[in-house]
Amino acid sequence: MNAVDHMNAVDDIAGRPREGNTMTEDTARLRQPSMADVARTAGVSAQTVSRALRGSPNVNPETRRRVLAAVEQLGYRFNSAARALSSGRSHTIGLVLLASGGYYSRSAVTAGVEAAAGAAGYAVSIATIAALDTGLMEQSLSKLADQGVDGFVIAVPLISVTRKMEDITRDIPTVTLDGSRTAGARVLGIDQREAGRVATQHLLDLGHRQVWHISGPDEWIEARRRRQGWQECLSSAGIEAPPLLEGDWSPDSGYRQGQIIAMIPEVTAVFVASDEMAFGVIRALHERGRSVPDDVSIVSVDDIALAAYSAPPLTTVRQDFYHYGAAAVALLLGEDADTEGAAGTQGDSVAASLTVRASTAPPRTH
Amino acid sequence: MNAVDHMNAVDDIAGRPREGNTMTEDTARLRQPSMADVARTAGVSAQTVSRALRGSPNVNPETRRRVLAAVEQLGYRFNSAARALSSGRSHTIGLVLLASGGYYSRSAVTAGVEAAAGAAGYAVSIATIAALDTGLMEQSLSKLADQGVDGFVIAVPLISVTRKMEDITRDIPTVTLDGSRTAGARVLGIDQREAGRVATQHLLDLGHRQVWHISGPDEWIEARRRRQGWQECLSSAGIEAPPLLEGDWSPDSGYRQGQIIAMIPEVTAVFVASDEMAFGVIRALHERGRSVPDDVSIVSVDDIALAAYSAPPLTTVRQDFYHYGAAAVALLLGEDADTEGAAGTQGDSVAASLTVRASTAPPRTH
DNA sequence: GTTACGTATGGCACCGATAACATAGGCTCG
DNA sequence: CGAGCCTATGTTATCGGTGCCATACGTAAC
Repeated sequence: MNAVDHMNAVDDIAGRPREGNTMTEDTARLRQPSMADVARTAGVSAQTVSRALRGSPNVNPETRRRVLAAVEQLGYRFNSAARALSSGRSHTIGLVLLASGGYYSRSAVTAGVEAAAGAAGYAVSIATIAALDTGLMEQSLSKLADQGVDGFVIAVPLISVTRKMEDITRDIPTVTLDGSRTAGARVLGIDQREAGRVATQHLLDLGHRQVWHISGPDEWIEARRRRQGWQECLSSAGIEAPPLLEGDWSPDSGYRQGQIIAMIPEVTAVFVASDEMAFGVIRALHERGRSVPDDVSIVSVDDIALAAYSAPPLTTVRQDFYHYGAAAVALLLGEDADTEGAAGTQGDSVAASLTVRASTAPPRTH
Repeated sequence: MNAVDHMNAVDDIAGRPREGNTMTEDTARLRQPSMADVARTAGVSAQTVSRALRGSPNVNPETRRRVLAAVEQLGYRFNSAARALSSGRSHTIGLVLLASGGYYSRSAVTAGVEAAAGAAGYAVSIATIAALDTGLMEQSLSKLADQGVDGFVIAVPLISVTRKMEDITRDIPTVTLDGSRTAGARVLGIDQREAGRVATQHLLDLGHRQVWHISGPDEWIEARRRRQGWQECLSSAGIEAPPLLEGDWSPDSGYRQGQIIAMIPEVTAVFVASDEMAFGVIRALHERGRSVPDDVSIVSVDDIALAAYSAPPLTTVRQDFYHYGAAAVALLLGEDADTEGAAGTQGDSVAASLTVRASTAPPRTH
């Protein structure tokens, strides 16, 4: 089917065999040198070249030296398509991202994945899905599967896993970041429940008697877990949780929920599920004349680069997305990192830690 | 050389031939179906299958239908490695990004590139360089070249172009975003000079007699051009430009420069080269008791998602990074977009437009 | 009624590497 | 000293497509 889709694809760039070259070099060099060329130059067989380059133990050091010299001399670079075809591995990792939902995290996770993959000799191919939609998700996975990726890092909270997704992730090793599990996928997760708990506890410790929560969308596992942590923390303090407000991670949704909060005089502390929403919340509160943190304390999650430059600077639970992406790759490549065990237990290779700034304070004492 | 580096790479994932399968299907299906299989099923030759799938005009509609049916039935997907090897095209575009310098733009450009590439049947492989360094840049290009990408989108401001970069970009079609040109590369650019002019003019129009500027780092072409626009605008208004302050795009650098600004009473208007720096500037000003926009007006560039949620909301020159990335791919694929002509002239396919919010106001009248 | 050309299709070599098997010395050990 | 094994290397088949050429048929042109 994807093969069919491809019918309409445009074939354009490349193909014109570099006619623009400075024609100064001998014409024989038009084609990139191949292993056979290296073999000839070094006076060995192509197979030996292959072995030498891949570090096989059974190669005479002297031979290896000759091969490397020939490689250097000819400027040989391996052809990854050929390698992929014959070895069955593409040395490429597919990264699935969600276009909405926090550009900071996306960008940091990407950087982490790419760095770790690159260090291990893997390339990273990306697929972004525009919205949290099962169909789009399937499409992206197929697309990457067609490209022949050796593994997936899925940085999208899979809530409902379809048969097709199962099929694909069963054939190709997969690590899901904070998502739900599929048949074959391993899950790497920050302990989001703990994050929710820490944030909420911080507010209680400051003396607040009640903590409200503006969560992320219910389809997101992160959102659910943070909410869980919030609830658990409140109930273990003997407090009944107030009504839940829900945003969609965008600053704008934070603004809208913030307008509601601003109208409820008794609110003194809010746990907001992301920094970006917190920006919106604070703005709404200010517009209604409620001061942060004097009237209302705000804690959020992420610690994006701008968190320290909010007005007031945000107290927030830090998430190290870069490290997070890198850990996913490590897990995928088998250099084991912590894996999630059962439904709720998860490795905390990437710990959640609270950064206290100025958006939280003890409640006003009348 | 890269071939040599590869010696140390780790080969791990994949390779274990999906032993975890639900063994319910007939054993013959262990291997993915190939074109030959499709050909057999459809009763034609493999060559015809290839033609049918690629949309060759010389295929009988009836035959094509049979082929597509066979594809559907077998769940055939083409093997991209094989295709790349035999056709010499990988259908992959390499995207080079800079880890520092604004995660918003990075993330949006990436999304744009990926969307446009995907629509044209191309995959996107990324390489992030940690800092603006010639060596790292060369490395990234080689890495992608080794992967056999068909084209480059370079979203990094190349200032000094080395021989090696020239070599690579001469062989492989390249589009540079707002960078300097290399031998073979085309350059796509927002008219940054115009952006600088628009921003500065806005402040002058409000009645300010002088406009200060906090620029980005000098190695960045964007930074230079914005500064140029600022200078030109001032000089054509008969104003002598004040001393230049320089940041590094980070909010923190904005904060530091903002502290300086705050100490100079006569400053009433500042053009800050990026939104993220503007956050820092505003914070510094507030801390010193100077109000934005009452005491000092601030205009910046980018219009990131949080720009509307700054306190006060930022007046800023919008850049549509997503569109920008998409346009680069279009240019690369030959569906011509605007190209930069000579040194200074550039296509404005992606226009710069001012979004007026609350960080600018007329100067206080004493 | 040949010639000439366009359309639909098949056959085969080949892209560049790797896996699997084969081979030839050299060494160990009973 | 011959069996058995390890090391270093070569040979061949193969991965799954695509490029190029050949072929067969139908039809328009002279």
